[in-house]
Amino acid sequence: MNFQKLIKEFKKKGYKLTPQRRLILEILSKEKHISAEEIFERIKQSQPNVSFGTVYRNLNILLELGLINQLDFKDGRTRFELNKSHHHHLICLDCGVAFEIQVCPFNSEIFRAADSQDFSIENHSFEIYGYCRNCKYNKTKKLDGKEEQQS
Amino acid sequence: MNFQKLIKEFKKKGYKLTPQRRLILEILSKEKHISAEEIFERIKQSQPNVSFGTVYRNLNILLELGLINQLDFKDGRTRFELNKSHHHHLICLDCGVAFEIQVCPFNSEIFRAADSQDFSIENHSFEIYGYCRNCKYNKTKKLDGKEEQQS
DNA sequence: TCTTATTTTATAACCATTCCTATTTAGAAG
DNA sequence: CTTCTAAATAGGAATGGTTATAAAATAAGA
Ligand SMILES: [Mn+2]
Ligand SMILES: [Mn+2]
Ligand SMILES: [Zn+2]
Ligand SMILES: [Zn+2]
Repeated sequence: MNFQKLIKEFKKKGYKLTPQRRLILEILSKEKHISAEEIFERIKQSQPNVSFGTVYRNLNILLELGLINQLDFKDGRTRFELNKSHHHHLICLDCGVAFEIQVCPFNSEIFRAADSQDFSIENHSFEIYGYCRNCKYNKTKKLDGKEEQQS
Repeated sequence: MNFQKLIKEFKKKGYKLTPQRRLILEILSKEKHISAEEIFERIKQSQPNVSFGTVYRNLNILLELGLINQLDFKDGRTRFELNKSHHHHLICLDCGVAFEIQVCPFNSEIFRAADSQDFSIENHSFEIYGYCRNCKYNKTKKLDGKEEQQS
């Protein structure tokens, strides 16, 4: 789903295409894993009077339309990305970097478990938390430092 | 890990055992998927002057010690449960009920994906969102109602 | 162009969680 | 049992992400 297609999809649902909305879609097309505040800051560059309400309201509309997904990087702010191909993430608990992994672990065994409860699946989240190469390295260095202080 | 063992583990780490802490552990031993506010309300029954700060501070300590886990039911509040056997959840987006499923989809393919990024795994979340039998039924009824109004 | 329902702005409110600090206390030591 | 003190709590204020409100602006169809 490219930018033009997104616009079309959005208008087809009966929503008006405002400059603010065009910008939100444009920003989401360019950057993945972006927070509401980051979107807000970027829109301000060309629309200085934009309000946070506009950003959140439209993100919620895009969520309802299923055009974007919501992610939890465990850093206190929700992140958003265009709903392109289904994937999951390796998320660094230190620096917040997120690697995308294309392998999805959802399998028939899981499906049967849900089915046995007569549970109707809408979506699933699978996120792996840990430390990226850099932060793992820095962590080790910091621990070494502590040990040196103690001795 | 039963209640007595929890207490022991907690003291072994050098923390003082206050009545508030004993209660928090007792409540967590009895109820799973409980929010900070629910814990707060229950403690108030025997310790009317307990503060929210105490609840949150101790939940964070228990998280650090790895004695409890944090869950996101997408209802705006964090939930907690004792770190017993590893499991995942089917979470109803309407009523918030959570069914536990014992099957974990983490596999060697995922592990290799992380390894190829030199990513050090701490933990993972896998939650399935949807509608339980009751809410699915109520949803259908509501939709039928709408259709009748339109005609 | 005119009209109107939709959208935005600006600001206040909300609410889960964290922070601050004076006071209290668990547990160690005597 | 009493004393001592580092650790913990109570009470309340602050924070920060998100949502609600209502007056003003505007997209888009007639
Ligand atoms: Mn992604
Ligand atoms: Mn559980
Ligand atoms: Zn998946
Ligand atoms: Zn698992």
